[in-house]
Amino acid sequence: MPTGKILRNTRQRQIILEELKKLKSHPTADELHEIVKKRLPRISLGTIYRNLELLAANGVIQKLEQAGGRARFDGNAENHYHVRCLSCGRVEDIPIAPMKAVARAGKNIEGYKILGYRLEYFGFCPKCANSDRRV
Amino acid sequence: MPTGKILRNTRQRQIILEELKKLKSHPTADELHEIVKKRLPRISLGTIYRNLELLAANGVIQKLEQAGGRARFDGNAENHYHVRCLSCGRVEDIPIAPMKAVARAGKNIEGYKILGYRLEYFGFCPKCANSDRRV
DNA sequence: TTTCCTGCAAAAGGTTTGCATGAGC
DNA sequence: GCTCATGCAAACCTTTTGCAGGAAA
Repeated sequence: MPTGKILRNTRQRQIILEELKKLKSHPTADELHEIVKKRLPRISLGTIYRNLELLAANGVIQKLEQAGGRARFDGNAENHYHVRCLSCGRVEDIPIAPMKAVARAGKNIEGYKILGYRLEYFGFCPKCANSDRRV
Repeated sequence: MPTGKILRNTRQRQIILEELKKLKSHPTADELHEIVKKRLPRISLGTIYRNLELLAANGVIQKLEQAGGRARFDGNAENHYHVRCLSCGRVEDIPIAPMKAVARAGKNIEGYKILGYRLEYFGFCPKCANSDRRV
Protein backbone atom coordinates (compact mmCIF):
# COMPACT_ATOMS: atom_id res chain seq x y z
CA MET A 1 0.00 0.00 0.00
CA PRO A 2 2.31 2.75 -1.28
CA THR A 3 1.67 6.26 -0.15
CA GLY A 4 2.73 7.86 -3.38
CA LYS A 5 5.50 9.87 -1.79
CA ILE A 6 8.95 9.50 -3.22
CA LEU A 7 11.51 8.26 -0.76
CA ARG A 8 15.01 9.63 -0.87
CA ASN A 9 17.89 7.24 -0.86
CA THR A 10 19.59 8.12 2.35
CA ARG A 11 22.42 6.03 3.67
CA GLN A 12 20.43 5.39 6.84
CA ARG A 13 17.36 4.16 5.01
CA GLN A 14 19.46 1.97 2.78
CA ILE A 15 21.29 0.30 5.62
CA ILE A 16 18.20 -0.14 7.77
CA LEU A 17 16.51 -1.99 4.95
CA GLU A 18 19.60 -3.98 4.12
CA GLU A 19 20.09 -5.17 7.68
CA LEU A 20 16.43 -5.96 8.17
CA LYS A 21 16.33 -8.07 5.04
CA LYS A 22 19.42 -9.90 6.15
CA LEU A 23 17.67 -11.17 9.29
CA LYS A 24 15.42 -14.20 9.33
CA SER A 25 14.16 -13.11 12.73
CA HIS A 26 11.69 -10.27 13.05
CA PRO A 27 13.40 -7.69 15.21
CA THR A 28 11.86 -4.90 17.25
CA ALA A 29 12.82 -1.33 16.41
CA ASP A 30 15.45 -1.11 19.09
CA GLU A 31 16.93 -4.52 18.30
CA LEU A 32 17.40 -3.30 14.75
CA HIS A 33 18.77 -0.05 16.11
CA GLU A 34 21.52 -1.96 17.91
CA ILE A 35 22.41 -3.83 14.74
CA VAL A 36 22.43 -0.78 12.49
CA LYS A 37 24.51 1.16 15.00
CA LYS A 38 27.43 -1.13 14.24
CA ARG A 39 27.58 0.42 10.80
CA LEU A 40 26.20 3.87 11.61
CA PRO A 41 27.15 4.59 15.21
CA ARG A 42 25.36 7.93 15.35
CA ILE A 43 21.99 6.80 14.01
CA SER A 44 19.09 7.56 16.32
CA LEU A 45 16.22 5.37 17.37
CA GLY A 46 13.86 8.01 16.02
CA THR A 47 15.30 7.53 12.55
CA ILE A 48 14.80 3.81 12.81
CA TYR A 49 11.16 4.30 13.70
CA ARG A 50 10.55 6.89 11.01
CA ASN A 51 12.07 4.71 8.34
CA LEU A 52 10.42 1.49 9.36
CA GLU A 53 7.11 3.29 9.40
CA LEU A 54 7.69 4.73 5.93
CA LEU A 55 8.92 1.46 4.49
CA ALA A 56 5.93 -0.37 5.91
CA ALA A 57 3.55 2.26 4.57
CA ASN A 58 5.06 1.76 1.14
CA GLY A 59 4.73 -1.99 1.26
CA VAL A 60 8.46 -2.63 1.24
CA ILE A 61 8.42 -4.36 4.60
CA GLN A 62 5.79 -5.57 7.06
CA LYS A 63 5.01 -4.31 10.51
CA LEU A 64 3.83 -7.04 12.86
CA GLU A 65 1.76 -5.56 15.57
CA GLN A 66 1.07 -6.49 19.13
CA ALA A 67 -0.40 -4.09 21.62
CA GLY A 68 1.36 -3.02 24.74
CA GLY A 69 4.31 -5.07 23.60
CA ARG A 70 6.63 -3.87 20.91
CA ALA A 71 6.14 -3.90 17.18
CA ARG A 72 8.28 -6.25 15.14
CA PHE A 73 9.34 -5.78 11.56
CA ASP A 74 9.66 -8.26 8.74
CA GLY A 75 11.89 -7.56 5.75
CA ASN A 76 9.71 -9.79 3.62
CA ALA A 77 6.67 -7.96 2.29
CA GLU A 78 5.17 -11.03 0.62
CA ASN A 79 2.13 -12.55 2.25
CA HIS A 80 3.26 -15.31 4.56
CA TYR A 81 2.27 -16.57 7.96
CA HIS A 82 3.78 -16.29 11.40
CA VAL A 83 3.96 -18.11 14.73
CA ARG A 84 4.42 -16.17 17.91
CA CYS A 85 5.70 -17.68 21.14
CA LEU A 86 3.57 -16.58 24.08
CA SER A 87 6.43 -17.13 26.46
CA CYS A 88 9.49 -15.52 24.90
CA GLY A 89 7.77 -13.36 22.28
CA ARG A 90 9.78 -14.56 19.31
CA VAL A 91 8.07 -14.47 15.93
CA GLU A 92 8.98 -16.82 13.11
CA ASP A 93 7.81 -17.52 9.60
CA ILE A 94 5.80 -20.64 8.89
CA PRO A 95 6.61 -22.67 5.79
CA ILE A 96 3.01 -22.90 4.69
CA ALA A 97 1.90 -21.67 1.28
CA PRO A 98 -0.74 -18.94 1.48
CA MET A 99 -4.17 -20.51 1.45
CA LYS A 100 -6.43 -19.46 -1.40
CA ALA A 101 -9.57 -20.04 0.62
CA VAL A 102 -8.48 -17.43 3.11
CA ALA A 103 -7.82 -14.79 0.50
CA ARG A 104 -11.11 -15.64 -1.19
CA ALA A 105 -13.05 -15.25 2.04
CA GLY A 106 -11.83 -11.68 2.34
CA LYS A 107 -13.55 -10.68 -0.88
CA ASN A 108 -16.96 -11.22 0.60
CA ILE A 109 -16.80 -8.77 3.44
CA GLU A 110 -19.78 -6.53 2.93
CA GLY A 111 -18.88 -2.96 2.06
CA TYR A 112 -15.25 -3.19 3.04
CA LYS A 113 -12.37 -2.51 0.70
CA ILE A 114 -9.99 -5.27 1.78
CA LEU A 115 -6.29 -4.80 1.17
CA GLY A 116 -4.99 -7.94 2.78
CA TYR A 117 -5.02 -10.09 5.84
CA ARG A 118 -2.78 -11.39 8.52
CA LEU A 119 -2.70 -14.91 9.89
CA GLU A 120 -0.76 -15.62 13.02
CA TYR A 121 -0.60 -18.77 15.10
CA PHE A 122 0.37 -18.60 18.73
CA GLY A 123 1.61 -21.06 21.31
CA PHE A 124 4.94 -22.12 22.72
CA CYS A 125 8.12 -22.41 20.73
CA PRO A 126 10.25 -25.56 20.97
CA LYS A 127 12.57 -24.00 23.51
CA CYS A 128 9.84 -22.68 25.81
CA ALA A 129 7.60 -25.71 25.42
CA ASN A 130 10.33 -27.86 26.88
CA SER A 131 11.75 -25.76 29.68
CA ASP A 132 8.79 -24.19 31.46
CA ARG A 133 5.18 -25.05 30.93
CA ARG A 134 3.97 -21.54 31.52
CA VAL A 135 5.05 -17.95 31.55
CA MET B 1 -5.92 -20.71 28.31
CA PRO B 2 -6.93 -20.48 31.99
CA THR B 3 -4.31 -19.64 34.52
CA GLY B 4 -5.71 -21.87 37.22
CA LYS B 5 -6.24 -19.01 39.64
CA ILE B 6 -9.69 -18.59 41.06
CA LEU B 7 -11.29 -15.28 40.29
CA ARG B 8 -13.41 -13.57 42.89
CA ASN B 9 -16.78 -12.26 41.92
CA THR B 10 -16.38 -8.59 42.48
CA ARG B 11 -18.99 -6.12 41.41
CA GLN B 12 -16.43 -4.39 39.19
CA ARG B 13 -15.42 -7.55 37.40
CA GLN B 14 -19.00 -8.55 36.93
CA ILE B 15 -20.04 -5.26 35.40
CA ILE B 16 -16.97 -4.94 33.21
CA LEU B 17 -17.71 -8.33 31.70
CA GLU B 18 -21.39 -7.61 31.41
CA GLU B 19 -20.87 -4.35 29.57
CA LEU B 20 -18.20 -5.78 27.30
CA LYS B 21 -20.43 -8.65 26.28
CA LYS B 22 -23.24 -6.24 25.58
CA LEU B 23 -21.20 -4.46 22.92
CA LYS B 24 -20.86 -5.71 19.38
CA SER B 25 -17.97 -3.32 18.88
CA HIS B 26 -14.57 -4.11 20.31
CA PRO B 27 -13.76 -1.25 22.64
CA THR B 28 -10.40 -0.11 23.93
CA ALA B 29 -9.79 -0.18 27.66
CA ASP B 30 -10.61 3.47 28.16
CA GLU B 31 -13.70 3.34 25.96
CA LEU B 32 -14.95 0.56 28.18
CA HIS B 33 -13.92 2.58 31.21
CA GLU B 34 -16.21 5.41 30.12
CA ILE B 35 -19.09 2.99 29.70
CA VAL B 36 -18.59 1.21 33.01
CA LYS B 37 -18.24 4.52 34.85
CA LYS B 38 -21.90 5.19 34.19
CA ARG B 39 -22.69 2.35 36.55
CA LEU B 40 -19.65 2.54 38.82
CA PRO B 41 -18.55 6.18 38.84
CA ARG B 42 -15.50 5.58 41.02
CA ILE B 43 -14.00 2.69 39.08
CA SER B 44 -10.44 3.30 37.97
CA LEU B 45 -8.83 2.66 34.62
CA GLY B 46 -6.31 0.46 36.38
CA THR B 47 -9.08 -1.86 37.49
CA ILE B 48 -10.37 -2.07 33.95
CA TYR B 49 -6.96 -3.07 32.70
CA ARG B 50 -6.36 -5.57 35.47
CA ASN B 51 -9.68 -7.25 34.90
CA LEU B 52 -9.52 -7.34 31.14
CA GLU B 53 -6.08 -8.85 31.39
CA LEU B 54 -7.27 -11.50 33.84
CA LEU B 55 -10.39 -12.32 31.86
CA ALA B 56 -8.36 -12.65 28.69
CA ALA B 57 -5.81 -14.85 30.43
CA ASN B 58 -8.63 -17.10 31.53
CA GLY B 59 -10.12 -17.36 28.07
CA VAL B 60 -13.33 -15.57 28.99
CA ILE B 61 -12.73 -12.76 26.52
CA GLN B 62 -10.24 -11.99 23.74
CA LYS B 63 -7.61 -9.32 23.60
CA LEU B 64 -7.03 -7.99 20.10
CA GLU B 65 -3.60 -6.55 19.84
CA GLN B 66 -2.07 -3.87 17.70
CA ALA B 67 1.26 -2.31 18.41
CA GLY B 68 1.68 1.32 19.25
CA GLY B 69 -2.07 1.59 18.94
CA ARG B 70 -4.35 0.51 21.70
CA ALA B 71 -5.52 -2.97 22.54
CA ARG B 72 -9.15 -3.79 21.92
CA PHE B 73 -11.24 -6.35 23.74
CA ASP B 74 -13.82 -8.77 22.46
CA GLY B 75 -16.44 -10.23 24.78
CA ASN B 76 -16.69 -13.27 22.55
CA ALA B 77 -13.99 -15.81 23.34
CA GLU B 78 -14.98 -18.18 20.52
CA ASN B 79 -12.69 -18.36 17.53
CA HIS B 80 -13.93 -15.94 14.91
CA TYR B 81 -12.39 -13.52 12.47
CA HIS B 82 -12.03 -9.76 12.37
CA VAL B 83 -11.68 -6.85 9.95
CA ARG B 84 -9.80 -3.77 10.96
CA CYS B 85 -10.20 -0.41 9.27
CA LEU B 86 -6.82 1.14 8.56
CA SER B 87 -8.34 4.59 8.57
CA CYS B 88 -10.56 4.83 11.65
CA GLY B 89 -9.25 1.80 13.55
CA ARG B 90 -12.58 0.14 14.15
CA VAL B 91 -12.61 -3.62 14.45
CA GLU B 92 -15.59 -5.75 13.54
CA ASP B 93 -16.48 -9.40 13.42
CA ILE B 94 -16.72 -11.18 10.07
CA PRO B 95 -19.60 -13.56 9.50
CA ILE B 96 -17.36 -16.31 8.15
CA ALA B 97 -17.30 -19.76 9.71
CA PRO B 98 -13.84 -20.75 10.98
CA MET B 99 -11.96 -22.52 8.21
CA LYS B 100 -10.86 -26.05 8.99
CA ALA B 101 -7.88 -25.84 6.67
CA VAL B 102 -6.45 -23.01 8.72
CA ALA B 103 -6.71 -24.86 12.01
CA ARG B 104 -5.28 -27.95 10.39
CA ALA B 105 -2.27 -26.07 9.06
CA GLY B 106 -1.36 -25.04 12.58
CA LYS B 107 -0.83 -28.63 13.63
CA ASN B 108 2.13 -29.04 11.35
CA ILE B 109 4.34 -26.36 12.77
CA GLU B 110 7.54 -28.14 13.65
CA GLY B 111 8.27 -28.29 17.37
CA TYR B 112 5.71 -25.69 18.37
CA LYS B 113 2.88 -26.31 20.78
CA ILE B 114 0.12 -24.34 19.05
CA LEU B 115 -2.76 -23.06 21.15
CA GLY B 116 -4.65 -21.15 18.51
CA TYR B 117 -4.43 -18.60 15.76
CA ARG B 118 -5.75 -15.24 14.81
CA LEU B 119 -6.95 -14.19 11.39
CA GLU B 120 -7.54 -10.53 10.70
CA TYR B 121 -8.35 -8.81 7.44
CA PHE B 122 -7.53 -5.17 6.97
CA GLY B 123 -8.62 -2.43 4.62
CA PHE B 124 -11.13 0.38 4.67
CA CYS B 125 -14.55 0.20 6.23
CA PRO B 126 -17.62 1.30 4.28
CA LYS B 127 -17.61 4.72 5.88
CA CYS B 128 -13.93 5.43 5.30
CA ALA B 129 -13.83 3.85 1.85
CA ASN B 130 -16.38 6.37 0.68
CA SER B 131 -15.34 9.59 2.32
CA ASP B 132 -11.57 9.80 2.01
CA ARG B 133 -9.40 7.53 -0.05
CA ARG B 134 -6.53 7.62 2.39
CA VAL B 135 -5.62 8.36 5.95
C1' DT C 1 -9.26 -13.68 59.05
C1' DT C 2 -6.84 -14.39 55.16
C1' DT C 3 -6.28 -13.27 50.58
C1' DC C 4 -7.44 -10.96 46.75
C1' DC C 5 -9.14 -6.64 44.70
C1' DT C 6 -9.71 -1.69 44.24
C1' DG C 7 -8.65 3.33 43.80
C1' DC C 8 -5.26 6.48 43.32
C1' DA C 9 -1.25 8.23 41.62
C1' DA C 10 3.11 7.60 40.02
C1' DA C 11 6.20 5.02 36.96
C1' DA C 12 7.28 2.55 33.03
C1' DG C 13 8.18 1.79 28.35
C1' DG C 14 7.52 2.00 23.52
C1' DT C 15 6.68 5.38 19.99
C1' DT C 16 6.15 10.03 18.21
C1' DT C 17 7.40 14.77 17.52
C1' DG C 18 9.60 19.67 17.45
C1' DC C 19 13.50 21.85 16.20
C1' DA C 20 17.81 23.10 14.15
C1' DT C 21 21.21 21.07 11.23
C1' DG C 22 22.62 18.35 7.31
C1' DA C 23 22.08 15.59 3.13
C1' DG C 24 19.54 14.26 -1.36
C1' DC C 25 18.31 15.72 -5.93
C1' DG D 1 18.49 26.02 -3.51
C1' DC D 2 14.61 23.70 -1.98
C1' DT D 3 12.94 19.78 0.51
C1' DC D 4 13.15 16.14 2.96
C1' DA D 5 15.69 13.38 6.45
C1' DT D 6 18.46 13.11 10.58
C1' DG D 7 19.99 13.48 15.55
C1' DC D 8 18.78 14.74 19.84
C1' DA D 9 15.80 15.21 23.50
C1' DA D 10 11.51 16.04 25.20
C1' DA D 11 6.69 14.87 24.93
C1' DC D 12 3.03 11.48 24.45
C1' DC D 13 0.04 7.86 25.61
C1' DT D 14 -1.21 3.49 26.81
C1' DT D 15 -0.39 0.16 30.11
C1' DT D 16 1.65 -1.38 34.49
C1' DT D 17 2.67 -1.13 39.34
C1' DG D 18 3.19 0.09 44.51
C1' DC D 19 0.63 0.97 48.30
C1' DA D 20 -2.89 1.31 51.80
C1' DG D 21 -7.58 0.59 52.56
C1' DG D 22 -11.71 -2.45 51.48
C1' DA D 23 -14.28 -6.47 50.09
C1' DA D 24 -14.86 -11.51 49.00
C1' DA D 25 -14.80 -16.19 50.84
